[in-house]
Amino acid sequence: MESRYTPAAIEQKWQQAWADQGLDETADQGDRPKFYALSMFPYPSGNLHMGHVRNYTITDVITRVRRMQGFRVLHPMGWDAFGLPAENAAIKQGTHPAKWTYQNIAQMRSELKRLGLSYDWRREVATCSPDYYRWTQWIFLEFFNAGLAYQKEAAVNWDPIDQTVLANEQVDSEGRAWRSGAKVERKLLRQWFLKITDYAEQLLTDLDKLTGWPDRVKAMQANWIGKSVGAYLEFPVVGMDEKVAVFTTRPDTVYGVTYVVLAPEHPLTERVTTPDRRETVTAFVQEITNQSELERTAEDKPKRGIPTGGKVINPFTGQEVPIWIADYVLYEYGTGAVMGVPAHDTRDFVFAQQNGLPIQQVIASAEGATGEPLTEAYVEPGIMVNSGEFNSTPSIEGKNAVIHYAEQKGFGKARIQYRLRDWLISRQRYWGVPIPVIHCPTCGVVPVPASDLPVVLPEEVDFSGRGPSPLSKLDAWVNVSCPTCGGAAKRETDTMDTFIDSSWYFLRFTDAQNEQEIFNPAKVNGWMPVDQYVGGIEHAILHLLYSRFFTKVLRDRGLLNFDEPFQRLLTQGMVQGLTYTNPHKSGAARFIPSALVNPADPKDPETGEPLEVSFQTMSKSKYNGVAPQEVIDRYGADTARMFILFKAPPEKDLEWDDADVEGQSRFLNRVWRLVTEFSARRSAKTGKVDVSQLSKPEKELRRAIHTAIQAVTEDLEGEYQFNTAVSEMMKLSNALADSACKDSAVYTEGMQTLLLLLAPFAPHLAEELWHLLGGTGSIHQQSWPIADPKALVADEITLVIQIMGKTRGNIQVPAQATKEELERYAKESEIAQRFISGREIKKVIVVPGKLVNFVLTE
RNA sequence: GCGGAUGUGGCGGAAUUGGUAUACGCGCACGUUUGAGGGGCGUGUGGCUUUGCCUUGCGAGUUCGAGUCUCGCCAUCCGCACCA
Repeated sequence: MESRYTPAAIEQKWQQAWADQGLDETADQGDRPKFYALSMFPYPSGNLHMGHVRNYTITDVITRVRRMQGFRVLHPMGWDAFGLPAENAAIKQGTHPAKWTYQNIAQMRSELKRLGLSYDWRREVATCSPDYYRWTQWIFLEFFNAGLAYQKEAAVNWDPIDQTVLANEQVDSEGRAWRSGAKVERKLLRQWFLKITDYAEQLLTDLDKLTGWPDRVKAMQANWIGKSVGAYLEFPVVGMDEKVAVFTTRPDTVYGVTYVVLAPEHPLTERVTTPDRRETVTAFVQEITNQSELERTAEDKPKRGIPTGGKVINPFTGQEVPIWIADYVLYEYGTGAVMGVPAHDTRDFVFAQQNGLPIQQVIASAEGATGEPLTEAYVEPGIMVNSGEFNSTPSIEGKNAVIHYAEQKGFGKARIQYRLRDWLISRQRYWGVPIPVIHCPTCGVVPVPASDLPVVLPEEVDFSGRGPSPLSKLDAWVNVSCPTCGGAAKRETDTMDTFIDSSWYFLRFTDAQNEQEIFNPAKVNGWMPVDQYVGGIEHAILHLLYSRFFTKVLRDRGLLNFDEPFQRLLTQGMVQGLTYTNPHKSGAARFIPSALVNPADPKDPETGEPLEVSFQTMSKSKYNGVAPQEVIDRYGADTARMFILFKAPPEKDLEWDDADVEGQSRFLNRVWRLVTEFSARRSAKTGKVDVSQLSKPEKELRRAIHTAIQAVTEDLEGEYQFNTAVSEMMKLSNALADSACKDSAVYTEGMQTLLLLLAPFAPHLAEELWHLLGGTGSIHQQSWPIADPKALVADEITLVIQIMGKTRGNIQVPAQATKEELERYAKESEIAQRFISGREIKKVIVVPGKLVNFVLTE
């Protein structure tokens, strides 16, 4: 009696059984080689979305395959649980951030479990738990002791109404605060930084070691680090004992300097300004510094600048040139000042033209200077002219020659400049890791002794959302005695950027329950690096760069013995949903929920206007999301997993399509019927396959079986191609359904193979059917099948016949035919005869196993 | 502007790395099963001016042979961007 496929019952049953057996728990030691598979852990925002499902399914398949292949696989899960949304929920709804967060974690954990993901839950971590953030604080102290954590004044976005610092993302393009709507001010505050710039060069050069990372991600990181090689040059200020220092990548153009420009906030600005210019300059500086960074760096904005009245001497020429200030010079980059060479820099050219500054050509193209005035900047390499003793030097060589000259004369030197800036980690927020530091009036900044960790986040705080950080208002918590001198002191009330929490969580998973130390050295060095990391492209820069930085610092502190945390990285594409938009409307009203739309005739339910249909990244505001729980309710987790893997290659965006989900469900139902019908028949031989006694259909089926093994295995090694792996299983399923030898032992082999290949993808269905076929133990503890090379060899092959490179047909020939025989078969074939007739064969190309190509005379 | 990718049927996408382009699936069409079905089974499905010809964004090249290699364009997407 054949039963129906009921995913809900099967999935629940096996999830319970696996949990009871501890099937997914990983041993820290053993003879088998290790494999660490990791998905980027989620922020517990409330519910799982399809992006999570995709991410975790990919890693789960990798985990299950590697286990069957004999690896000891670490596959953990945790929660990136500190952050703003929890605090905002507290402000809005009055729920404590901890309560809100832990509720969400419980909800999302149960949703994860429904997907049948094989996590070792004993290793679960939440970054907001004192057991975890105690070690985050400990790491901070490591950085502090290494001189890599320091305080400095920094310009921040200050909301004057809410009295708080805001992240750049919380300020809109008009420079207004997201919640209060107040115009954000630039304010200098004392903030904590991590010295990531000390590691700029290593973070850049070690990108070459990351052979398993996408080029795109590596390029983005290199870009972000932004290394420039050039020169540091000093221009003495006329009439003062001061110098304007600049950084340039074009020292070869230094004879063409016709002005220098300071950033408005440059400390020299005030001193070099002449009395007659003071008023104008002050007003200009005021105006510029009040602009937010966003306004200031806005696109298409004309460059604005004014002269200060001051002058510098170009030490190369002895010429005096004016000092300007302008908004396009950034104080944060380089020296905060630039030399203006309008003839050979497009930006300088525009600025000089606007402001009537002279343009002096010092690089000529290979043909030489024309003598004509330039109509645009000449930025190509060329020959140095009007450059004193460097005349006729090629500009590329000139760079070093000029630097060498400057070094000898003492007004400059070679310099490498990075765009990367130190990492500002202070947050004036409650829901984060307290920075473990005490400010003492006598001893200064005193780190909290490691033995006093964790500095626990107090629970009773004010969440009005107004005024300074909730922590700074808690006198009982703030006032402490100094650990060094015992005098009255105050705690640091800032918390850390949550990116710190996620910069080391992958290390903690290797020893999550250790209460004595951050991790056991043998365990962390044994498991790390992560063999396969999977997550969204949105973390291409920050999270991945910070994690690399942490790894290198901890290595230098003697805590780790590897350089890079993530061996291979897979950046999975977004999940997109069917999106209905009304082009006549704007804003949120533009998106129409699909529940209100007839797919056959998409019209706006209110106005009747025709709608545009597209696929866009799923989001609440677009009403195009599909809830994972609903899909599981309807089709089961196995179908959801199969669909998401089959629909698109993992790194590409995936268009969610209900019809394709149906198709996937059909496939699993087909497998179900195939196996249950076979099992009900019971006439099939189950013994070992005798390969010497196979009939032709048996040989063919066996070839299909082993071709599938080989293809699926290849798709799961090297580049992951889950989509084609699934299609290979479909082919095998089709071959079994069409087979003419359903009572043969080969057929039984085929059934078992199909289930083994399917096990990592549809773990519940495979387990159920495995047991139905009389399998012992869990299918997930079986060995991954290995293709028999002999089974792959066919008796006959299809030989393609080409005439002049054009395919004209094919014939069946014995597989073991020699080159000469192949040529003879081809020549004698009806196809070749027809096309060759009467013409002369100039050349014959024989590719064994593939084709014969006849080249004829014209 | 700099950097990274992508371009193949009505759609999602394959192609053993230079050897039968369009596997697998969706959709569609026809047939069939059934009392009925968003079900099962079967067949077909790149285009055209169909003895055959054309087709992997466009144009050249290398080769017996190019989706794949080389060069030049075009288009789209993403990241960074007044970085000196």
